[in-house]
Amino acid sequence: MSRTTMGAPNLGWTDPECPVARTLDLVGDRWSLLVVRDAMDGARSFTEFQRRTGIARNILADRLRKLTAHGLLAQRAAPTGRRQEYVLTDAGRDLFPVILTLRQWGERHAFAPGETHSTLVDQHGIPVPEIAPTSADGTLLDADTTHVQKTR
Amino acid sequence: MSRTTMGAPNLGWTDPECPVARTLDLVGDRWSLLVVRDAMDGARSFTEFQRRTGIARNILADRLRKLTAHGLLAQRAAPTGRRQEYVLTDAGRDLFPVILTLRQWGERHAFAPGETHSTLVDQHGIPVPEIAPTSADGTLLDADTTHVQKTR
DNA sequence: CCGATGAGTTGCGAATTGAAACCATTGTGC
DNA sequence: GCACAATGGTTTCAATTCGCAACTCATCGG
Repeated sequence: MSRTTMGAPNLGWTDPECPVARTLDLVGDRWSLLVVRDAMDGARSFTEFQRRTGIARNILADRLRKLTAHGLLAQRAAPTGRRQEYVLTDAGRDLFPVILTLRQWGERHAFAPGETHSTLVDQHGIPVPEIAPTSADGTLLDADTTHVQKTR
Repeated sequence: MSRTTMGAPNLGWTDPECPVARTLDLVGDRWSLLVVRDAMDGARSFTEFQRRTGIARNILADRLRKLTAHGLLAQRAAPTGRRQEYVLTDAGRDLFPVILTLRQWGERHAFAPGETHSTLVDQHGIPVPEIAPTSADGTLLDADTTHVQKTR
């Protein structure tokens, strides 16, 4: 036993119908998405995650365990040396749009007008355009023009 | 004074350069985004938020206070009666892409193959298409084809 | 005026965090 | 081959935060 009884999200209890709630059950805490962000940005080792995020080591160990358990991260032998390293799985990499929209919201609303911040750019160094949700026919969508359809 | 000393996110300290971190400082806890989700889905009153999310009342009071303080929600007099109600500000509504990508990730990865879940549809009842980040020239982008450019 | 709601607040025990110290393995320079 | 540093965690313990239930104040509906 002795899994250290340390849990992040309570895990499995919020409105089980809603995909948003399900996702937040997995990554809806202060750190998980920052870990994923750093993994996308090249972090692989425990120490590297710790250094980049500044998260407490015990919490980091717990989050890495959890993200791995839920299939967002995987551990594999590092190419060089025989230490283990953490890499994003397909599901983990698929959080890219989530991180991107969080980033873009932050750029729009969490910085003072002239304040500088890092930017996301593509291979050519060109800034990534802002994401705009559209319907099948191409019109812009927002909270007012959409609604949740309960499964029946 | 006595602001009840109840805080959600520690507020203001993670890598202040990164927009993702800034955003998560505001809404990166277990509940804030669910409150926003419900606000987008029509919730306006304390009780309604409480009923939909199942969140503890003291925590809800704290989150509403915080979201309001940070300008994601605003309180205004309800059209009927003279009770107050909470409504999303422009910044709050602008979290739509975040909620949407969380939802779409959940639909792809947090449900067993045949399992049912609610769906987001537009005015015509047509399901909202999946968001795909693209670069300026239209190619698909992901974690491998983009990188953060540090501000210098 | 009376009971029912709505909107929070308060008190508390339980669970989660964070900081720092500690430890067992590799790695490494010499 | 060895002393020494770095890695990857674990343990401990105090400080926060959470969740629950009970309680308070309006206001509402008759």
